[in-house]
Amino acid sequence: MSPELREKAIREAAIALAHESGIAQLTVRTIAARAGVAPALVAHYRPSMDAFVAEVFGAIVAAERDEVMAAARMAEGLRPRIASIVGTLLDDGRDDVTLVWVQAWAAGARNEELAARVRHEMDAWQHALDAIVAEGVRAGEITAERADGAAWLLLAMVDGMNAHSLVKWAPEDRAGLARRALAAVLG
Amino acid sequence: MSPELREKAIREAAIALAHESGIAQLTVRTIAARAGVAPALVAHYRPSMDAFVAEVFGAIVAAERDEVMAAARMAEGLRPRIASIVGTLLDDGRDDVTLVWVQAWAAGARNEELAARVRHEMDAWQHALDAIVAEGVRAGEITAERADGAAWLLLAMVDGMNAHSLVKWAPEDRAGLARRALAAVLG
DNA sequence: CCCCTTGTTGAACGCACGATCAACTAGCGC
DNA sequence: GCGCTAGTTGATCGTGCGTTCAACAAGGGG
Repeated sequence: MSPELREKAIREAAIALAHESGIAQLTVRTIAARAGVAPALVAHYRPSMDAFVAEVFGAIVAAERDEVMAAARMAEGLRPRIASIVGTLLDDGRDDVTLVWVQAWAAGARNEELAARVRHEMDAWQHALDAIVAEGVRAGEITAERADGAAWLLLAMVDGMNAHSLVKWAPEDRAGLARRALAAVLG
Repeated sequence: MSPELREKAIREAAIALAHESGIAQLTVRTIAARAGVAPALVAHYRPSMDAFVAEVFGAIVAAERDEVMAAARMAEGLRPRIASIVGTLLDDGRDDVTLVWVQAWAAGARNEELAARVRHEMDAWQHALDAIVAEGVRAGEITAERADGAAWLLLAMVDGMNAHSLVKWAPEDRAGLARRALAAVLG
């Protein structure tokens, strides 16, 4: 197999594995088994596992963000878009990506390379949300001062809720609660 | 040394270690080294490491909760109390307990014994906060319907913010942002 | 047709993990 | 002072980790 294809296969095996079991399960051996390849070949294409883990994390959360933001932009107006984002992020069955995020925060406390990648992806989230809010301000749907901090609140609330859901601790209708809280802040 | 004292020493060594490096660093060997004891002795007093980790997690977060709630009850009135809780929980220098929480959520996704303990401690948080809110409702400081979900919102927001802080991703004055969000919800 | 490049492998190293168990030792009761 | 109980230890097992490297195999260029 050509190096490009083999690299792609290994990368996709790692991404699939991280979706199933989290980035903590990413080891040379598990990735190799998943790709149907000898462990040494994984190490050959990715000499540093730490860097590979950071790469897989980035790929997964970037794909998630693109998907969520694309769905949000199908809606018209600030509040429907925010409702869409909250609804999608809090949808059940997203535990796979949540586990990746929570493991990344935990591991990032002691792994600066991964932490830098996490900050980068969180900045991208913040900017994407700020862009949505800024459009609402321009359209006169909300005042700039009320909008300040809304993106950050959304991220903190959703991330906290999802972290809780990893141990199956959640109120009924958490999406409704989150929407009510955001509505109160946005006015 | 008597079994009771030895057990206490090992337990406290584990708790100190978890404060410094998180519960992921709790191994038979690291705890033994910290307690100045042979690894086998740790295994002797705590035959299952999974159970020991859950126990240490519970001890750490229960102590934190008692401390935070005691400080809150020094204040008078619903809003000052909530401001106290938010301020304490979002104070810098709490990364040690935050790391314990985030690692527990991550590990709890694949370790049901720990997950059960996490749920138990989160229930205790929820009940403690609900009690504060209920006092505010009784005192007429707030209507019952407005108060509904406030405890949960506070937990989700604070936990999300603290998770973010593990990779040093935080806005300036996050406590102020959190207080504003809660004020908007409480009316 | 042979060789040589290149993708790939198996084996090994050193380390760390939880768990187990026979052997040691200190101190108390007799 | 002797012996037994009970706390403690060192050694070891099996497993899994990242990393390294000599050796294998396949396929195209000369």
